[in-house]
Amino acid sequence: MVTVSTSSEAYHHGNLREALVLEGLRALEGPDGKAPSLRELSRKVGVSPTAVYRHFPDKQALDQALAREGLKMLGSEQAAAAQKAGGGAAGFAETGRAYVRFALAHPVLFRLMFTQGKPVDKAEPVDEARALLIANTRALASNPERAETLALQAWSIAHGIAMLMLDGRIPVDDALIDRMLDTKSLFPDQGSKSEESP
Amino acid sequence: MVTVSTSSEAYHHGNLREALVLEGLRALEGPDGKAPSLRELSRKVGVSPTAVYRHFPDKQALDQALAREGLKMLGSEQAAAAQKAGGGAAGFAETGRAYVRFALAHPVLFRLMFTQGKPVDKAEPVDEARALLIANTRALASNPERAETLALQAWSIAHGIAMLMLDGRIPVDDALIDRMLDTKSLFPDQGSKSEESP
DNA sequence: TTGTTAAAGTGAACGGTGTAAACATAGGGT
DNA sequence: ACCCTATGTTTACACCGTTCACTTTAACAA
Repeated sequence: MVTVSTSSEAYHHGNLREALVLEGLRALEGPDGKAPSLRELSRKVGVSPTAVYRHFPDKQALDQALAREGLKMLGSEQAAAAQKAGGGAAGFAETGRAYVRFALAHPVLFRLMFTQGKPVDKAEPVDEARALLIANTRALASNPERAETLALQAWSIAHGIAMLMLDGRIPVDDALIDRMLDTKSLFPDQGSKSEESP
Repeated sequence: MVTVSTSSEAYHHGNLREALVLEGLRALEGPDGKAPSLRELSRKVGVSPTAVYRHFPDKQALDQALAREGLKMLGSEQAAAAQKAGGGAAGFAETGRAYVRFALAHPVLFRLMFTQGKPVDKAEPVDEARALLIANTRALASNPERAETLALQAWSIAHGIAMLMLDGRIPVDDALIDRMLDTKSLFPDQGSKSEESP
């Protein structure tokens, strides 16, 4: 059992690791612009720095755990956004907006999520976002060959917008996001199947 | 006079600062995956760590200098690529490819270039790349309103591809880059003016 | 030539980091 | 009751960015 939150009374003896991840996520939320150090984290949790190494081989491993948590959050937020928009093309578009919104809402986390080195070929265990993306483009593109490219293009433009805004290269502006993510103009070769919700 | 390179015999007494930037750029080229530390840099240049502070107020200032250098390189490479392709729409497309190519060729530098905090409104002094981009979209887009959006979209998709490839999220593959950057399919509302070179 | 002055470089030190090694302390199963 | 294993702690190391007080150097004025 994973006992999702309920932070009190457990980890002085008990579930460190979870406490570390929880505190890590918390520290990443502030717009402090800085990822928390291992020592700072251990301090906040009330434990010696080296205790961390009983649960993670590396600082990097801790970061990866945080990154995985972030990916889960992103995935579920995107799924929720798509569903609320009623699926289909509208849902697809909302998925992109949710992506950028997430990045802007959790800048440090978002950066961390993608900075963690990854082996390209090894499939992600919990990449809900990617699964959703592929499913969406499969449903929208004319031919399945093109669906693959479309998925990567959509991902790239959302990621690019997010990164450039986070880096202060592009003004953070909701209307601008909408204009840039306008799927009608970006990917005009869809449109055959309709997806009205009655 | 700026004495562009000729690294020998000068900086033991003379132009540190330039030596630091030069050595910094060199250190960034290796695929070591890590930006050089201030101390390491000072060691390589044969000077005490604190000497750096006579020329830069901060490590961050040093990094910004390196970033500026990188932006210049990127800009000129893009301009060269566009020119070689004969300008126009073909040149525009080549500009995008050059962007991604640059990122893949200098991963650490590229990351550094964009990680350095930036005030959005303050115009960049030497953003040749951006100027080129805007000029290109102005020439290609149907109306000038749309040109702005087009420019940011093009930038975002190139940046997104670059970042996702650097982060190992997308396989590094030239053919894939070409497919994703295909301007004909991405931005179909151009095509009115022709640009053949005779 | 000499003297003063400001720029440029040095050394030691501080607090911070990630990590290794040796040691301590439970808690649970036989 | 024992020992073993999981989980902590202490100490220590090398590195980092940065500060402070100091020395050296070069240039310019007299």
